[in-house]
Amino acid sequence: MKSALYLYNTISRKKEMFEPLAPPFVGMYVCGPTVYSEAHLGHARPAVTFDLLYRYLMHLGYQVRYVRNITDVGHLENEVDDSGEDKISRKARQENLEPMEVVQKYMNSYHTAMEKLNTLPPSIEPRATGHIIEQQQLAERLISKGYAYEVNGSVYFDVEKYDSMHSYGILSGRVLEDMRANSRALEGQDEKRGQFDFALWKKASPDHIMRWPSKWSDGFPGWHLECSVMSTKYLGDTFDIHGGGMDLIFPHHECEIAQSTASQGHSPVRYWVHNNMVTINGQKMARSFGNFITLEELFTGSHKMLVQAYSPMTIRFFMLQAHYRSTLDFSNEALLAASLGLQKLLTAERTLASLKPSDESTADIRGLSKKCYDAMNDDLNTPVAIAQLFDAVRIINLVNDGKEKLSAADITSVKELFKVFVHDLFGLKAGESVGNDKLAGVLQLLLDMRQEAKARQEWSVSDRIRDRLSELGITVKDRKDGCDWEITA
RNA sequence: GGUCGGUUGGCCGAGUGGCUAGGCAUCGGUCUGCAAAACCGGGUACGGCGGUUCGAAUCCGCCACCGACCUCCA
Repeated sequence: MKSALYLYNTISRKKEMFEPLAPPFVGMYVCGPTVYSEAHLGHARPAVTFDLLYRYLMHLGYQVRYVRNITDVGHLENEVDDSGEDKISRKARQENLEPMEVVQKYMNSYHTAMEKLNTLPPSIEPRATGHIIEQQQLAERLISKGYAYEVNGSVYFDVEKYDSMHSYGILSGRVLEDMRANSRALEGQDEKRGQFDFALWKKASPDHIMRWPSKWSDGFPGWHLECSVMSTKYLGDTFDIHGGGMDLIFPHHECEIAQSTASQGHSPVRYWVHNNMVTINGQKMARSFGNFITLEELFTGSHKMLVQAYSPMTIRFFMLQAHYRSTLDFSNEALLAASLGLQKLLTAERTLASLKPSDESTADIRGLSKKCYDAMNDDLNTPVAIAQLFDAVRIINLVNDGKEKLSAADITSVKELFKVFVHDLFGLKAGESVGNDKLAGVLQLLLDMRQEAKARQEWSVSDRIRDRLSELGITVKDRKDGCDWEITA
């Protein structure tokens, strides 16, 4: 272990030293997407955040089981609406598809986007539909323990009862009594005993497509059950880390705690870790605001709010430049800044590879690595770690200019620093190289001819080559000794 | 209304009771046939009003504003 990692635990509201239950093993469960539409910007934040945590834990030497679910039973679109249609069913009806076709389509979209963002695949990616039986079993267990009741073929969790025995709201800081005082009673029929009770099993209306048989009714599992079931099934009754977006704290994670505590006497989770939300031009991203951007639109620049495309690595770097518990505001200006910053970082790494060692060092690069680790250990403070990397960038460039010197040993340790932080932990990789060697060869030929033209002072020829390549999205970069090129579009 | 979080320089975004965050932009310079690229360097900051303190942007109080959650949501 390098040193102690501190993580902010939502339930204690403090940074706590991370100590796994059974080292060297670590169990981490993260709430994944409901697959009823294209993967969007909001999906990227937790994916990148917990990918970072996953990578860091492994780097520290832990053996991590990373479980991230796919919710493929659509949560109810509108609980009050008695039609009880869920998101996936609705989408299936609208697009005239099987629900599982909808699920497959958007799951593929999610996976593709995640791969582009260079997030490592989880160890297990369980799906709600694959755990219907276990969910029924948990519902049954909660009934037998007196924490749940059946009405008209549906099963509800009795929040009042639970609150009288334990305490409902410990994660989100809510008090049931206050909630009662501050919310109007919902109008109309409700088969629930208490207004805060939530469904464990829901009877399907006749036209509801996704349904499974059960002792209570043909229906489908409730909102929060799948995560309780799948996390403990694969990670045990008590596991180390449960992650997800902050918007899931209430009611989703609160209900998970209630279900598990009611069924097994204690919460299964030791550290609750939540990432903050993404905003766009200062506004929450929501369909109703018209600022809803899918990851594919971002990567291709096809959304009307985007002035250009932003590469997956730019998105990733942009997210890492902010702390995961801060809201992160997307704008063209901010993304462009991130993209240029990333380019600078990666360019310096190429410079580093060709640096000439000196007998001694005049620049101090020791300490940078420790500062990076310190930052990571302080609740994954990636922006501070990145600032250290830019310090290294400045030194690399100064050495390259002959204004500072680095010994061979120091150069090696800077290389190691970049390898560990830029690549292994931050998961950043250099942009696409040329698809194949032939193109590289052709380019080299063109650039050689341009150099010769320049030597003969035939500027019209050399400029023409440069301009035509530029139109093709290839930027020619003249250097003191020869020239370099980069695919920029 | 309730709960929680935030307000940092042109933009994004860290952080600490006294010591330059960093990136982008801008300005100056190096380089260059020109341009771009690349590199170096400089400046501008901590919402308002009180308080604690030798000293606060950092702690406390009040006010203003913004956001998240309270319904599905990453």
